[in-house]
Formats: sequence, C-alpha cells, structure tokens
Amino acid sequence: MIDIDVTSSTPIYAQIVNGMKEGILKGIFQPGEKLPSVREMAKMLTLNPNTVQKAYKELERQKVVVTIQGRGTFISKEYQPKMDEDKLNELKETFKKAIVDALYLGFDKEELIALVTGLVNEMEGLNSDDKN
Amino acid sequence: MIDIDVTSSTPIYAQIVNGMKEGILKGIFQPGEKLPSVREMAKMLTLNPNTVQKAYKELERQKVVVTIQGRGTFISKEYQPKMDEDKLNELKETFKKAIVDALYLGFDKEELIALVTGLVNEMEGLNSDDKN
Amino acid sequence: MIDIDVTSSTPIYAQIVNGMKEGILKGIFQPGEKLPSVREMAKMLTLNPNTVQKAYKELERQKVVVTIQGRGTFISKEYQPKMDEDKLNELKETFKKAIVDALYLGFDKEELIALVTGLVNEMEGLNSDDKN
Amino acid sequence: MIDIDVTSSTPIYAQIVNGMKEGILKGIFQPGEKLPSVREMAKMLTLNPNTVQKAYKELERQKVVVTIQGRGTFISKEYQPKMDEDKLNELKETFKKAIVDALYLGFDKEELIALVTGLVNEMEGLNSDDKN
DNA sequence: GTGGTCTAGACCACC
DNA sequence: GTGGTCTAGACCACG
Repeated sequence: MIDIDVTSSTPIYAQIVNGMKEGILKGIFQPGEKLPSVREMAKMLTLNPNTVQKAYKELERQKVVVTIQGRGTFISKEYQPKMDEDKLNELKETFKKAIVDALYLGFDKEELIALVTGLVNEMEGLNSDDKN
Repeated sequence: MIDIDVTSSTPIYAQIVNGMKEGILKGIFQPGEKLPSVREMAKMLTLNPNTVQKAYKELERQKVVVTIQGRGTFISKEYQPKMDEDKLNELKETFKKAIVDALYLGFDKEELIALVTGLVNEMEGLNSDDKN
Repeated sequence: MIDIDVTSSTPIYAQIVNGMKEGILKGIFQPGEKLPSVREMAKMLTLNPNTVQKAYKELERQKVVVTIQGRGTFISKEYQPKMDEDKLNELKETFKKAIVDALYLGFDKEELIALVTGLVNEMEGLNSDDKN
Repeated sequence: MIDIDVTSSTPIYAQIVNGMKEGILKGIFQPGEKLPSVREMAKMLTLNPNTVQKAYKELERQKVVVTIQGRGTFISKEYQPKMDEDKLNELKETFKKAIVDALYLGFDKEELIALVTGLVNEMEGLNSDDKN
C-alpha cells in the first residue's frame, strides 16, 4: 500500500502523509473511501499506532481526510485547494533546492524539465475525472 | 549574501549549503573565488561559527569547495557531476513530494511545469558555458 | 430540524443536546411539546438510535425534557434554572477560550461584543415572557 | 504560570495552548520572550514532556510561537491574524453553545453581555500597546 | 469496533 | 542545552 523506508531522514509519519496524498492523486484511494484503521495500518506497516495516528491527524488538518467518530477515517469527498502565500514560498524553496541538487547531479535544464514532466504525468490530478 | 531563516525547519547549516550552491549556479560566486572565513561568515550571518563550520565541511564533502590549509576555502574550479542511483532516487522523491504538494495547493499541470521552468531559468546552470 | 455534522469533533449526541436546547430557546420547540421517539429521531437524522438515546438521557438529566413512561418524551413546562458554581466556572472558561480565539482571529473588542450580542439576540430567551 | 486541571474534559495539551494564548493577550508573556523548554515546562507542570511538546507544536502551527533550532521556543514577534471562514463558523458555534448554556443557567441577556464584556476587558488585546 | 490522550523512556539532529 | 521522532503500553469516550 505505502512503502516506508525507516532509514530515510524523512520522518515515518511524513512518509505516510506523502504516500497517502500521492495515492489519492493517482486514484489508488478514492474520495469517500475508508482508510484502514489506525491499528490496522500500524500492523500492516509494522509501526507503532501512535506514529500512524500522527500521520492521520496531519492528513486531517490538511483536510485530505475526515474522521467520523467511532466509524473511522475517510478520504475527503470535496477537497478544496487553498492557496496560501507561506505555503507557496515553502513550495518554491523545496523546488529550488531540488533543482539545485539536480543540476549538481549533472542534469541539464531540458533533462530536468523532462524529469519533472514525467513525474507530474504519473499523477492523475485532483479533479481530472470531474472535468472529463 | 545568503539569507538565513532561523525559524525554518531546514537546519541552518543546510540553508548555507543550499544557498552557496544556488549562488554558484547563479554566478554570484565564481569558481576559484575565496569564501569568507568561517569566523567572518559567522559574523556576517550572526550565526554560531560551529554552524558555519559544519556547512563548509558539508560543501567540501560534496566537492563544491576545496579547503587549502592555511590559505582558506575556495569554490571548486572543476566540479565533476557525479550521478549516483541513491541520490537520483532521493531527488525523485523530493520532486514527487513537491509536485504532490503543488497539486494540492491548486496548481494544474501546466502551471506547475511553468513554475518549475521559471525557477530553473533563474539558475545559470553548471554547464551553460559548454553549450554556448 | 437539527443539523448534525458527523465530522465535527463535538460528539454527535452533544450536538443533539445543544441543538434541542437552542431550538427551545428560539421557540421552535414549545414547552409541553412531544419529542419524536428515539427511533423516529434516529431515522430523521440517519443516526444510530443509541446516539439519540444518549442525547435524550442527557437532556433529561438536565431537566430540559421529561420522559413519561409509555407516553414519550416532552419538553419541560417549567424549566428551573439552577446556578451552580462549578457550571459557572466552566461557562466562564468556555467564554474565555472563545474570546481568546476571536481576538487571535483578528476581532477587536467592539466587533467581538457585537458578534456575541448578535448571537444572543437570535435566541428568544427562557424568561422573555416574564419581562414582556 | 498556567494552571492545569487534569480532571477537566479539555485535554491537557489544549489547556496549555489556551493558557499560553491567554497569557500573551494579558501581557504576561511578551513577544520575543523565550518559553520554558519543553522539559522545564513539563517539570513545572508535572506532566510528561510529550504532552508539553504537543502543546508547543500546536502553538507553532497557529504561529503563536516560533521555534529556533537548538535554542528553544519563543513568542512570535509579529502575529498576523488570519480570518478563515471555517474558523469563524467554529467560533460562532462555540459562542452559540456557551450562550445557550448561559441562558439555561439563568442568565438574562443583559447579564450575559455584561459577563462577556467583563471577560473581554481582562484581555489587553494583541496590538493594544502599539496603538496607544 | 473507532480515534484521542497521556505516560514512560529512548534516541537523534541541531546549535 | 534545545526540540523532534518513535516505541510500548495504557485508559477513555464515542457510536
């Protein structure tokens, strides 16, 4: 479902968050779908439930999922993108760092754009279904 | 010179490393140029010298700069890009995360490519001389 | 009748309790009026009957409604306000928290008082008959 | 500093969050001031450091405090109120619930407004110093 | 069954 | 020294 690399410098809970968001974009998880419970997911990934809990909470704060008391956690049906200046700057910084790293790895500009374009096309897009 | 955000979650030493590499790509720092000493740099950025030291060490490890004993630290004249599968995967993960975030901020694919292209064009590129 | 948000962090049973009390203050429910049975209410709100049951029990504990065996549940005809130091402190804490949040949202004092006054005026008041 | 009621239904970490924000409004904590470290605060309140940590994280997410790596956590110098429709609705719900409770405790409208006004006046306001 | 909170104790990176 | 993450295990409220 989600592959976790415990040796990564990215915290495990963040890997779960990223993995879920990526899975949703790719259509692996559908809006309204129930997520595995915290305990189930923890068993599947052989993690402590608290770690999964932290990830689910973060996803909820981002409004990517909603939790319904006593029933579980579900993919949000109507995600509303909300542009935020701080987040935009953060995003740019992340891209800038990645671009610098790529250039230092030997990519030239065209290869770099091609790399990014390829990665973008792996994602279905949030609303692509609605619009077709 | 380099703008540091002490409140950022990115470690300060890493901000220095990124900032230096970005500055080199943009041509602000020229190959062969001498860097300020650790102490000078620490004063300029009002940082702990240990932090600057760590950044210089990291830059040297990446062969972006070279230290000559008793003379100082200099921008490498002939940086040799070194493609490494681990680093490539890491790079892809970074891009993927950034792309997911961008899509969740409301970017569509074209806007995203445009954003990245714009950021890439801010950099002069390591190999731009070769091609002109 | 009562709008329930299952995704809210406020327990559903508490939302029913609050909603009923608000409806009574607003005159939507009249003293002596019969409430829908637990099962009816559960169907209307598409909730688990246990949840509605719990809300009714709580309303009865607060003497807002009375249950007559075999007849049903009714809005109390003579609700007796009961000032209790513990409850008063709790109330103050709730207000204090809300006020702090409002100030942090950017409200100034006058706007805040206006907001509260407006909300108060939406309620008819328990004792409005006495004073008119 | 902050008084914690472990018997309260309000989670301890939330009590810390509320208490800090209230303290800042009242001027007990000044912008730029360093907060006790997570461990210190945990000792002071005889709580587990994780609980304090959670509170500090929440305060940082709300931009009420900033953390500087290796140095500690500090009251934000320039808090920028950010109105948000969701938060506004949440605020109104909180007030509505409190108002309903107050009316059921026997408050009439004037007493209620007086209560709120009194509580508001206990707070200095976020920018009141700047404007005088 | 579900998620939410808390404690205890450990390890790590950063400054 | 600082905060950040993770595990283990417990208890609770909710539906």
